[in-house]
Amino acid sequence: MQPVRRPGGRTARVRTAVHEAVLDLLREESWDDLSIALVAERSGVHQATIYRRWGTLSGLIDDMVNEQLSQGSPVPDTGTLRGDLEAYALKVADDVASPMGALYVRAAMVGSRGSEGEVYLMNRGLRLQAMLDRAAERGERPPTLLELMEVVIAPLYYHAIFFGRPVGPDHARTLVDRLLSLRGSPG
Amino acid sequence: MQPVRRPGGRTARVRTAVHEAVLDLLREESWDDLSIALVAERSGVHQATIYRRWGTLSGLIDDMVNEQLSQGSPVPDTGTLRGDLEAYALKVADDVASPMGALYVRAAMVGSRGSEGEVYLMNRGLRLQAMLDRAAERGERPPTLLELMEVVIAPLYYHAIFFGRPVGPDHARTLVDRLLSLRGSPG
DNA sequence: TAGTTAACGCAAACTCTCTTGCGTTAGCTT
DNA sequence: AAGCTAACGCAAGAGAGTTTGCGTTAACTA
Repeated sequence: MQPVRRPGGRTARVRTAVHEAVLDLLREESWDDLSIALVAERSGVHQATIYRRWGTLSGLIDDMVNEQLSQGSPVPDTGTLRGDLEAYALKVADDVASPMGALYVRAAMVGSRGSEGEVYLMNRGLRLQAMLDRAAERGERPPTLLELMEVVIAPLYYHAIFFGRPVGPDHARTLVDRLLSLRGSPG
Repeated sequence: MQPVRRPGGRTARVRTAVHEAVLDLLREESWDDLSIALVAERSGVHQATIYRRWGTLSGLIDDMVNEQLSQGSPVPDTGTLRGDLEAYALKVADDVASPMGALYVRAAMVGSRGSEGEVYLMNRGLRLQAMLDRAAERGERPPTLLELMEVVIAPLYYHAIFFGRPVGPDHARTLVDRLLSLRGSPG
């Protein structure tokens, strides 16, 4: 007989308090200084509670990433391929600059997350593919999903990681232009 | 009066032993399990020595990254733009799959390294720019440095981080093709 | 080659992270 | 509304991580 879980009320409050404390601290302190002790102090949740629920900092961060991913932010549907791509590029550029974006990249790097991350990646891939399919049905000539990831998304991440700042809206549009001109001028 | 440093002989041996132990461990253990105690045991260097010289794991990793970066691996010079780009892309694809590559990305993310990292990035940028300039002098029509980074290098990193595996030689060449076709067919 | 002392090995002491038992609070069920 | 117990707070204790003093080794200098 498994114990009956109680996800509501207090438990949920504790969880969001801890999550927000982590994001707060990442905005102020360096990554190395982040510790469970600090998170406990900032959130007002006792250390023992954090250790019992998440075990380690990595476990806590995995939980945050998985929650964020499970939100399943919708893919844009503006009516035109260019509109969809630009909206999506701007959103990614924004996301990757946030502390959550850094957490996401780190989680991908250490690779200790469970299968949820991969499930999410597949789901997001499917949604993006659907976005491209809609364009094809309208008679546009969309790129492949791989091209979208390589030509637009990868540079967005690269800038954020190595240049320490996200790309601006103009540059994001430049990336979309580049993607759309891959096939040459549309017939 | 500052103490006279002794970088040679034993000190250098200890340093390389510790560095190699870290790379060894990263090939086997997960990132989270890495600890100074493990590094000491594997390298045969006493814990106290590691603490005295590097202080923390992050400090040690910064030292490794900085040493690697200061090596200044030469940029290819094959005689043709395509040859240079393909050679460079293959090398980056290889590097990014190694433990050192992961350390490098992590160091860039945590951003705690000193100015050496930025100095290196500038130096590498200058060398790559020189590579592109050579092509221009030969009458070829090279891309800009930014285009090279975005179209070729960024996807290489993206694949390694999010797909968990580096791109193969064929795909690396595809990226170079894409870069070279940016300007349309050369006149 | 001999002297000086930086760098290392060792071990004890110390600090902090993490675990665990127990009493209290508050979801969830009936 | 009352009972049951998951989830939390608290504090003591175990354990791992880090520091420090001292003797030894071995670079560097003269």
